[in-house]
Amino acid sequence: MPSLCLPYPLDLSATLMSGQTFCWTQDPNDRFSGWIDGLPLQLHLSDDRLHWDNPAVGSDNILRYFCLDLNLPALLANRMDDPWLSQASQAHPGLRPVREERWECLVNFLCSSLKQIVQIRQINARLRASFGSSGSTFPTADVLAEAGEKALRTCALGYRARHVSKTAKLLSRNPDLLIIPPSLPTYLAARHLEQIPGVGPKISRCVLLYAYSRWDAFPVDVWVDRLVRELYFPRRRKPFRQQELEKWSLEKFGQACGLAQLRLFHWFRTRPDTRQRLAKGK
DNA sequence: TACCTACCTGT
DNA sequence: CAGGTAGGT
Repeated sequence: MPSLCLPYPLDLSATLMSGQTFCWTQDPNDRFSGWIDGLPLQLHLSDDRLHWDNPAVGSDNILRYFCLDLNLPALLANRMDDPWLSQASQAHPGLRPVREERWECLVNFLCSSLKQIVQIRQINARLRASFGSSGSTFPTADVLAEAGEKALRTCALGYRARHVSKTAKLLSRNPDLLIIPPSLPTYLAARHLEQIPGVGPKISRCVLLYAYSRWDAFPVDVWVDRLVRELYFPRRRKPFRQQELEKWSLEKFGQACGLAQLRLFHWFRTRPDTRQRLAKGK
């Protein structure tokens, strides 16, 4: 079984199961089954090493997927005067950004509106089972375009099927749409992605953060809005506009604000405080 | 510009 | 009711 020595701590559960990627399942022994670069594999951690069971997957694929070339603490080091970011970072030191496959990431988030993480995972699994080729690889744009909206609805996509279908057709005609020059500023990259049906400000930034390694992409959803208001603007009642928070985040956390968001978000959602209030219904 | 609503399905 | 977007006023 291949393995590699980890240059940074890696928390597989936090990284794979908390809303960046949706193709993984976790078994009771903390083994994680999923796909990297279209290849199926199972991952597990032992003795500070990461092991996987598919020899066809190389170390380079793994390193790339978990962005293990990235010195995460260094990128946010000069922002640790912020007590919340500091606390969130200490709580989950092994939470890492991933580099998801672009097309899959786009479809995942097209399916994400008004859905819980678990449900998005189910949709991902159903799309693989119904339309993926051998080994349940994630279906290509061509295949989903061919399938059509009606067939997609059988995977419990609901009204999201319309967008996925239209997007699949668009992308199958023009695959280059997902190519974005690294030199293009993130706000323009977002604008580019927002030409795709069903892609608005939230999804464009998620895709840029989780598939394009744009660390300055700052997705704003209802949770991020709640988080920022509760922690940083406790008196404020009305929700922020996406643009306001984007501007604020860049000033607050700098070019790595997306990574700050990743950490704050995960910590906020999993801390006992939030869980309690969630259980009480508010 | 700033709200308002329809859109599917599962917990 | 829920981790949004598009199309309307």
